[in-house]
Amino acid sequence: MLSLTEENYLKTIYRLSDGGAKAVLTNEIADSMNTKAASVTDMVKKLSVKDLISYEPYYGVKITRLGKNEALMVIRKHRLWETFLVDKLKFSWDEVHDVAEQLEHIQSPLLIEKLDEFLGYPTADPHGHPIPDKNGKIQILKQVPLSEIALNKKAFVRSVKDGSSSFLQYLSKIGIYIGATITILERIEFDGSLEIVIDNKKKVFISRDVSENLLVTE
Amino acid sequence: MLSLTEENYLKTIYRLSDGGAKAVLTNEIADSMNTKAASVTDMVKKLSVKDLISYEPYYGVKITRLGKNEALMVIRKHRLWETFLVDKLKFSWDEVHDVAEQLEHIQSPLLIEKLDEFLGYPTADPHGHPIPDKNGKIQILKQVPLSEIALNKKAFVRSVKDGSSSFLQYLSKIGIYIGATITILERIEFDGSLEIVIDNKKKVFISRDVSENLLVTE
DNA sequence: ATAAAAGTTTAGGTTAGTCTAAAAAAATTA
DNA sequence: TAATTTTTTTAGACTAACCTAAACTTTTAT
Repeated sequence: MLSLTEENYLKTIYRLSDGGAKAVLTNEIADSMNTKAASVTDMVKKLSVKDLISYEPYYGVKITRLGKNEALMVIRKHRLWETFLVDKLKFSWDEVHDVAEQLEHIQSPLLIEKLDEFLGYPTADPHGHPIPDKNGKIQILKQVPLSEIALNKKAFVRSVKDGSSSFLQYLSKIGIYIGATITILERIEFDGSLEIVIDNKKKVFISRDVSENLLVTE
Repeated sequence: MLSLTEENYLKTIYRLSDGGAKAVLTNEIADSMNTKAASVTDMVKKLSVKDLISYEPYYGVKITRLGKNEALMVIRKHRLWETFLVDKLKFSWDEVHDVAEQLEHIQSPLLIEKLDEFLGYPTADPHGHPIPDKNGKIQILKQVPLSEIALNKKAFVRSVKDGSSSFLQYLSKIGIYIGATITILERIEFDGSLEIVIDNKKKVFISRDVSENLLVTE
């Protein structure tokens, strides 16, 4: 069984490597975890012996299939707990992270099974991030333009079709960001513009063009 | 803030001292925690410096007001989590202890506040043990062993003295649970065993040992 | 009352995880 | 290509929590 620290390293390496795609450097890990490169080198050797990562001195680390699975299980637990905190205990988005960071290390497969069931087998956490299933499978959600979403349905902003900086600046100005939740309140027939609510808080109008360039998942 | 280990020591000392009433010896702590006397001595010095216990070499330790409060907060968390596991996640009695043992160390006052509210401010956990409130106050219930209850008097099962999972499994097998109503129909002189009726429905025989380990209120 | 037994503490060592400072390797620049 | 800078690793130390073995108190028994 992995220690809390080992789990945190794996989770970080998984994230920094874009899910295992690329190698990660010692200093990246150190910066990301607020620790020192020397400490990372030590841990990386340890994880390497356990075959959770492969490590070539001076060239960085790659996560193995085994390590990837462990990382996914920690992420699964984190996201299930976040869902619990928001949906059941009425935490707000910004309060959940630190607590979930602790809860994700509780060791009990039965607990996670039952929590998953209690929450109704959610596929995404409150930030819209997908929750890996018990086999580590992540449901790839089809991204569609916001314009195709039905009224009053929650949608999570995933990406933009047109990545021009003026568009991005406009989005951030009105409070839209990757991960934001959007619900369409009304479609204006006249010009296809939408009245939407962002993060259950802020109501704004956006044009049809904007809604066709925002890619979301349900 | 206390470490996980410090919390566990305090909890054990609180329990062994009957809630702070009497002093506890090094070896008692060591036995109870499956550790060695030398390790206990080390920790006891540490807790003493933090004014959580008072420690006189060779004469044992007494828990201070401060230490008692810390212990009560850990117990509060443990029992709230056990209640959550049984009431919400449908764990059975005997499955909850190890998980609650981990969950009790999560640090977040807000989490415990919200969990308490979510559970409807329970005053006792699924084993019938009282849950300290956020100020550390415990509601005192006058509990007596079932063996001391008169014939044909209704009694409510509140807790068990011996919480071993084999005992809990046995109880649930014969249909006894916290909150059950029990009436003694007959005392068998020969061995002190009892014929009882559970919830005015099911008649069973239980040994003297069992009746002495079942704590009830009238 | 004193010797043996029981219990407790001290001394010294281990492991996991961390750190700083110095050495070594790789990358960059002149 | 050689020198300098950056990055990484090694070396050596620290802390928390644990251990064993030896020394020291206290208790018990003869």
